[in-house]
Amino acid sequence: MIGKSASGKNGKAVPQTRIQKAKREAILEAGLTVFSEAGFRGATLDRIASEAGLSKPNLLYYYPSKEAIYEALLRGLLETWLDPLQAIDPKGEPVEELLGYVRRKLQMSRDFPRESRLFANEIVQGAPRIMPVLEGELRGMVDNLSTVIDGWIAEGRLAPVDPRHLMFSVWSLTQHYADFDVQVRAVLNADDPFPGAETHLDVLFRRLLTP
Amino acid sequence: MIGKSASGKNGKAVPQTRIQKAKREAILEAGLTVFSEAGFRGATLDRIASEAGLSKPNLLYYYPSKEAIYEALLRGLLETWLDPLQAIDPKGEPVEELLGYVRRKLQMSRDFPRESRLFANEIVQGAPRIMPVLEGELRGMVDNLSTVIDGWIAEGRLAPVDPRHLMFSVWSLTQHYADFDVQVRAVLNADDPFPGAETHLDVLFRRLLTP
DNA sequence: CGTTGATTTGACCGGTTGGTCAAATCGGAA
DNA sequence: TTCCGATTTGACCAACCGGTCAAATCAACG
Repeated sequence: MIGKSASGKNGKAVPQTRIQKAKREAILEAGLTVFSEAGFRGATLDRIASEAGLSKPNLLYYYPSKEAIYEALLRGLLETWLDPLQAIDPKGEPVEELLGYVRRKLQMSRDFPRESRLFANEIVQGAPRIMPVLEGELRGMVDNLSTVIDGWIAEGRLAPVDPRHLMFSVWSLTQHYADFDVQVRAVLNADDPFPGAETHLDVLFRRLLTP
Repeated sequence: MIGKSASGKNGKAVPQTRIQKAKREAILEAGLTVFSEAGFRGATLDRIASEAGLSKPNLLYYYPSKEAIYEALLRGLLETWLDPLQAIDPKGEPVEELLGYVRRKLQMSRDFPRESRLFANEIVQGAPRIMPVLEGELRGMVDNLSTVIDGWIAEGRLAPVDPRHLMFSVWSLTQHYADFDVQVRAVLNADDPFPGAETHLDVLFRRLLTP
């Protein structure tokens, strides 16, 4: 929060040596693993440090505190997480646009399960550190998309749905395969859930959204 | 794990005075609140004790360890959680039976959000303590229900769906309103989400399941 | 080689946490 | 009242955890 932040006094990025960049990345990578497995409180600096191949004081040389690592992680995460929403094209074919969004979100659950679980941990425990983002950016984006969807419905190109609950459905159905992975695999007998999930969600949303 | 377990040497319940029963219940109640807010590791005995109106040593007089409280909680929780599944009647009208299940699960999210969040915490973090139940009881019940559903589909009384992914859909869509409550409310501007959720899920599953 | 700043670490600290223990207190039966 | 087991608690402990610090090491450059 003090001098080490990402932008200098003139808005230009603070100079970062190659080694600094590599170490910070290793720390974030290790932090992602540990925080997503154990939550903020369950994670320990010792485990993050050892996972990153550093000593604890060395880790604290790059990030001033446990909080700082966690917050850096959340900040970077949110961009990735909100991206697929931005990619929805108001001028596209409604059903296909939304199905594409579902497919992208499901792929993120497959490819970045740790990120999904980190986010889940934060929200389940009351989102103490990202409430402002939820009420600000996220709500704004959902409000915008809701207008678009309501327009599509009015034009008869989409079956009538509550846009916000539709968003909740997309999020919960796709993220479930990352967040509840162990349960899914226990029920499925350890097969890869994703091929089945993709066809299932395709059917589900096509039936829901086709006028 | 030693003498204080629920069944004596002859299988009969160990005698419990009224005061023991009340105190243990108060501890579980407090534990549910604290564990669901903070996860296993984030919860502290001090907080549970104070929430239950006891001193810490007094709490440990009734349960021998933090683990013991948590496990007692999980054990009791799972019954409640699996009950609505049992209530599905293979002889009933398929679509209505499944919609009833969805409605019961959603009501549980509304009425017992702490239970849902405790469960979510446990699963997200890898289900270290209830894996056996997932692979045993839960999978067995899902296998049975899958047979029933496949039968319904073969009779043409239900649209073709993968029964297991259907289960995942019911769980994720309903539990989302408890587990991600803060996010839902942030997006909806703090209105009560449940009326809207009920009609939305009714439409969603009716469209998915009607042949 | 010597210097200088960046990097790394062992030792340490204060606070918290799960758990123990011996002693005090309570409450009901005789 | 006396007694006895059930209950309650203050004091305490060892382990852990986030974080500090001074000293050591490293790496690049002149």
